[in-house]
Formats: sequence, C-alpha cells, structure tokens
Amino acid sequence: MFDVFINYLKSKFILTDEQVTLIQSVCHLKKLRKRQYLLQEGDVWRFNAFVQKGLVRTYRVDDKGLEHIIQFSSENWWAGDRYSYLSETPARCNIDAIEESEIVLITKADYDMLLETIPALNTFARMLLERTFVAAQNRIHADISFTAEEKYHEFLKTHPTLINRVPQHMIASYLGLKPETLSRVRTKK
Amino acid sequence: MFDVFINYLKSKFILTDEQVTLIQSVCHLKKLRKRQYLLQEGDVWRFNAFVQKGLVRTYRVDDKGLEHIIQFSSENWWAGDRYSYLSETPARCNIDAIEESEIVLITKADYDMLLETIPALNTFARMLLERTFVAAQNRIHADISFTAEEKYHEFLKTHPTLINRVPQHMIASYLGLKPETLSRVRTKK
DNA sequence: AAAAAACATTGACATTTGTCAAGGAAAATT
DNA sequence: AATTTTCCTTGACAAATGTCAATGTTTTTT
Repeated sequence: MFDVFINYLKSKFILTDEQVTLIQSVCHLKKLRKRQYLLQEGDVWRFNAFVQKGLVRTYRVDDKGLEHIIQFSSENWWAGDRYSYLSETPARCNIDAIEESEIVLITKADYDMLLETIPALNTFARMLLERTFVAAQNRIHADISFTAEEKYHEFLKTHPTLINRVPQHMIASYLGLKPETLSRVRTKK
Repeated sequence: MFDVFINYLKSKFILTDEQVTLIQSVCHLKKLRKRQYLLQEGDVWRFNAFVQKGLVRTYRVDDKGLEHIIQFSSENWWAGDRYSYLSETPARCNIDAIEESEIVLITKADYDMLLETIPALNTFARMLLERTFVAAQNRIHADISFTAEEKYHEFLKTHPTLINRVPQHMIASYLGLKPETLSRVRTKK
C-alpha cells in the first residue's frame, strides 16, 4: 500500500524493518480523482504529503480569478502548503490532481515523532529542504532574467517528463505566461 | 567583535556561555568595502556568512553582461551561494557589498560541528531554512503573477527598510524590471 | 572644491507580451 | 458513437515593458 513511499525512503537512506513498520503505522493513503482537491484555499494544511502515483498542482488564485501555479508534484515528490503548515493559518494555496493520484499523508505530530525517532530521516529531510530551496532560487533567477522563450526551454530542461502530462496552459501558468504566448513561443522555434 | 552575531543567536534560542565561547572560536570577521566581492563567480563558496553590519547583494551575470539580483542581505541576515556550498562546485553567483559591511564567516566543517554540538542551533537552522523557503515561494508567486507596479509595491511591503539603502536600478534588477520601467512605475503613483 | 562616476529621469520609439474573439482539435463523458 | 468540455492555435489589435539616447542630479573620489 505504501510500497512506493517506502522504496523512495530506502533509496535515500538506510531503514531498519522496525522503522519501516513505524513509518507505515502513521501513513494514510488518499486517492484523488482528476480535479479533486487535496487542499482548498482557506483550510489549514496539516500534513506531509508524498505523491506515490499521479500528478498534482499547487496554485493560487488572484483577484481576477486567474490561477498561478506554484509547483507540480509527480511521483516521488512532495506536495503541500508549507506556510500554512508552519503557521497553522488558512492556506492561500489550492492543491488538486491533474491526474488520478495516490497520496501518502502523514500528520505533523506523527511526522515530528518520526523525525525524532529516525535520525537518518531528519538528516534527509534537511538535505531535501536545502535542495528544494536551491531549486526555488534557480526558478526565481529564471523568472527575473529570462524571456518567454528562454523560460520555456528552461522548463523543458528541468521538467522533461512533465511536458506530455501537463496541459500547456498550466505550463504557461507556471511560467507566468499567457497560454497564447506559450503557444506562439513553441511554434516559433 | 562578534557581538551582533551572538546577540542574534541569543534572540533566537538559549545559549550557554560555553556554547558562546565555542561559536566565537570558529568565527572569522571579514570587512568589506563598498563594491568589494565576498564571492566571485567561479570560486567555490565554503562558508556560512552572517551580515553583522552593512548590506550585500547576491547576483548572477547573464550572457549579455546584465546583472540579476537574487537576494539582498542586510544586518542580521545570511548570505551565500547555497548551491555552490552544497555541491562544492564553482559558484555562478557573485556577492558584493552595497555598503561597507562586516561579515561573520564560519567554514562548513566548523558549522557542521556546531550543528552537532548545539542541538538548539540545529533546530533553529531548520526553521530558518523553512521560512526562507516560504519566502522564496512567495517571491516566485509575485514574479509570475504581478505587474511591474504590483511587484514594486510588494517589495515596499516586504523590504521597507531597503528602499533608501539600495539604488533603484538594483531594486529593478531584483524585480526583473529595467531601471527605466521602475522609474516610471514610481512616478506614476 | 573640483572632477569623475554612478544614478535617476524623460522622450521617442521598438519589441514583447497580453487581450479578445473565433475556430478547430483533442480528450473526457455520456 | 455522439456529445460535451477542455484545450490549443491563430489573427488583429492593445497594453506593458524594453531600448536607446540625452540630460541633469547625486554621490563618490580625488
């Protein structure tokens, strides 16, 4: 049931059988249909969420009703609204499924317990956060430096597997472009 | 000599006198003149750097020689190229002083030792990283969603103290705008 | 105090990107 | 298989932002 998740963890650091059992005991499986919300704006996000299968998006909606995609999370990635999680305030993000998905949820209390009990998980979690931050800074760099065309090619490089799974207008949203602009950028080359 | 740094740490968590002494024993003070490099592209970044006084910028230079500012770090903030630090590869960022500055440097080896020796520092470092990541995501959101004018007002809100210390063309660079555009945005209101 | 360098503003114009509307293709649903 | 919905593309035009050049100001250096 949590095989993908456990294998992911095992590929990152060493786990004893007891630790595996402990982790599994706090995991909850959530299945999402396409378009189903994992988190809706206004609710507090209280989990660590790992995508075992499928693809979800994290996005915000502005005053004009436009969606702006902050992140895609496919298999073996994490999803969530870290701000809501840390501050325990209502989320400004929505998360929903682009494809039918399978998510492993662990509550904050359980996750903190795991961090304390399993030192290797703690170390891994920090490394993951560090790398995630580096990726975020690279994206900022692209956002402030690149033209529409360069942004698109950067996306192809950094997310090669997503191109065929994510509708183009969502890639445009992620890049801060209008769908028409992305369409033109793509045909130009 | 490291008073500002030690007071910063003490304001974040409790430190014993021995821990203070230990920390001080691995700190190095670096004074920067205006425009002096703290890190130059191509060198490997090997430190944790805390700004005690002054103001530095982290930026990248593109093919056309244009500078794109990733981050400003003033008193009581950190600076560095985390990617270079983690991967021990040549930095793509430059860091230099906007004002005469005073930086506390701790090497990676010493910093890791501190993390292991002082559990409260470890916890604090993770919390700091988490909050920094949230801030980075908020900036991404602004970059992909806002108009030039909105970006500027967001900057006023999130960095109120920097407006009078950072030349406008650098704020423009941070926001991904041209200096002329920022100038026009400012006078329009 | 004078000279030099860096900085900000403005105008005229170019380019990029966005907007709106329409049509057709692809995918999901019935 | 038919229908509906979502998605992508295209054209004509609008708006936002960038480019270039000139000028005056401020700040830094000498």
